[in-house]
Amino acid sequence: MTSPEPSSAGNFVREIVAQDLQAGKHGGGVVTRFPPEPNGYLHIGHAKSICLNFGIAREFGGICHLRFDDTNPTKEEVEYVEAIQDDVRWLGFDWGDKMFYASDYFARLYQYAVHLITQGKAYVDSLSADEMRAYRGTLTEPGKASPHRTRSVADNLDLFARMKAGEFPDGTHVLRAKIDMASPNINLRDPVLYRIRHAAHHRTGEQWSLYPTYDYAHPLSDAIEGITHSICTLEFEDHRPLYDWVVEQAGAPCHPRQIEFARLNLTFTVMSKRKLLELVEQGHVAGWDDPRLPTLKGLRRRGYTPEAIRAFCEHIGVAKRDGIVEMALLEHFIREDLNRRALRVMAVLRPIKVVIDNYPEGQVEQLEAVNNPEDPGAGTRLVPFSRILYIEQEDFREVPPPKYFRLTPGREVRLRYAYIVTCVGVVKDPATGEVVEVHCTYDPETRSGGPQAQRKVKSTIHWVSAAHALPAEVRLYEALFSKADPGDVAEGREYTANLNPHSLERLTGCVVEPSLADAPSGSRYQFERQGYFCVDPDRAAGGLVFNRTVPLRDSWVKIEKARQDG
RNA sequence: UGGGGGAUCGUCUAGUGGUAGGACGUCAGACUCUGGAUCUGACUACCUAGGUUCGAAUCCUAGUCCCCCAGCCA
Repeated sequence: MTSPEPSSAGNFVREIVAQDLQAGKHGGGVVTRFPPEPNGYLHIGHAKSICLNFGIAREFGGICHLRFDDTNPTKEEVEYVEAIQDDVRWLGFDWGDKMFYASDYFARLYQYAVHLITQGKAYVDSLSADEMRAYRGTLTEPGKASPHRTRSVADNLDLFARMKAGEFPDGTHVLRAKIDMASPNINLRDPVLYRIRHAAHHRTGEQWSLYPTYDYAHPLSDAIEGITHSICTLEFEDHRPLYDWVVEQAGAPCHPRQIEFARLNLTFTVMSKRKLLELVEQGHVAGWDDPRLPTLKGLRRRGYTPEAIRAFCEHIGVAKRDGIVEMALLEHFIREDLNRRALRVMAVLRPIKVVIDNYPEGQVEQLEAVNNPEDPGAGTRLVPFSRILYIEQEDFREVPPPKYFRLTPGREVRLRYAYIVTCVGVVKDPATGEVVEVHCTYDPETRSGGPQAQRKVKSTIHWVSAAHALPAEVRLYEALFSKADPGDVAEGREYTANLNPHSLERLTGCVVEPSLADAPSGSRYQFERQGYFCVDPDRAAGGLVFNRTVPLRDSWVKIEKARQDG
């Protein structure tokens, strides 16, 4: 019997946790944490970490803390703190009352530092940043000791206290761990533990004039909270010896185990906070919630569901090798989710007028349409049909290419849920020659459910009755970048050179069926034969606005593309 | 050229000395009142070279390639 487990079932992090648990380490429990720095918005890479941390805690009957790693007041803001909580909750995770801030521990961290100094394990250095860099050595040459490395414990204690008291300007002194200036691991060449920053902190205000660094605050925050497994990304692997050093030398209450995994990369987008910030600040996108961004806020506005994102995170797995996941996989999961749940409606994005010549003028029929063929419980609705309709421009071709099954002069197609119609002529703009109106006749016997309804036609197209149509704006999104790897640029050029100029297309002349009149902001639909769309919050400003979450898979575009490519 | 990691289908990921599997993707077909969904089938992989072994993705040796580290960022 084979059980189709998700590929992440056996990921190495879970294995380590299970082994530790079996070996009775860490007191036999599991406590993880998701530790964002509140200096930006969460993106789908964070979602991977959130799912991992909360998932492992849940799986092993433990808990996961939400902790803001707010040790750098110059970059952090409450705006981000709030947005992050909102995003984690939206994703579907609950930290109960376990929400913390590294800044909660500033006083204890300070005490630990005093202890370190007393033990001769830390000292105040007064080199400038440039000097310190020079003293650090290089990747291949050892560093050398700062002249202040041998300061007495008493002097260190005094200086450190005065740093705290705010006596010195920024950059004049730091507290460094006394480890090994010749270590082949540069992180161990007396790393900085505290730096002076006369800056207002979003939580502690002006209370502190010195702030701990990540390498110091993180392991101790973990230990203070009783974290058992501190899961982080690969670039912190060389920091692990330092993490362990800090925990041991400070005499922390417990020793969490740091485990590193590969961060998520996705094709056709960027994931670094720096680049995301740039895209927002330079106006390449409209904001952190721009639907083209891989931020959770962006994906949400785009119409992604938390369920789809979680399923994606489960299936990409967790490993140590760095790679790049295809955007197609993310799209697969949102399609899968929405196919199951989204109500179907008819919407015409690029309308062309159709007149049913033999349909009685002024007549309106209410036709029954299925809301979701994947879910009979979703019921049916009535859609009005009349003599003048709109169909999609691309559903009519005066001269059809090979394998084109849609409307074309002399050919029959079915109008979804309505009648089989035959194209009998067109009206052209005398100036441009462009077809502006298509004329058809319908066969009354072929109405859905009618005597001739079973007649085979090559295709079924969607439509909206002109008299009943609701106007709408529709925003079509494509990948933000036109290259799978946005960083793949010519020498001297920036990744922004790969921005896709067609990433957003606004269509303003769209028409949708009347059932959408009261569609609430955020609601999701499948526009039949086209894709999944959701109502944008901008609809509040007046008319209906839809975002395309993802198009339906389309074998016709493949045929066309293959033909064009020759 | 110091240190730390990593190499399995196009992509992600299983495998822990015993038939290299799954998912996405791609291609072909069936079905279809969505060219959707669904269903079939096909596709393609162990970085290289040696060695150990009845048997190696897995163990050993030597290479190769990729990623990370010289912030008072995280």
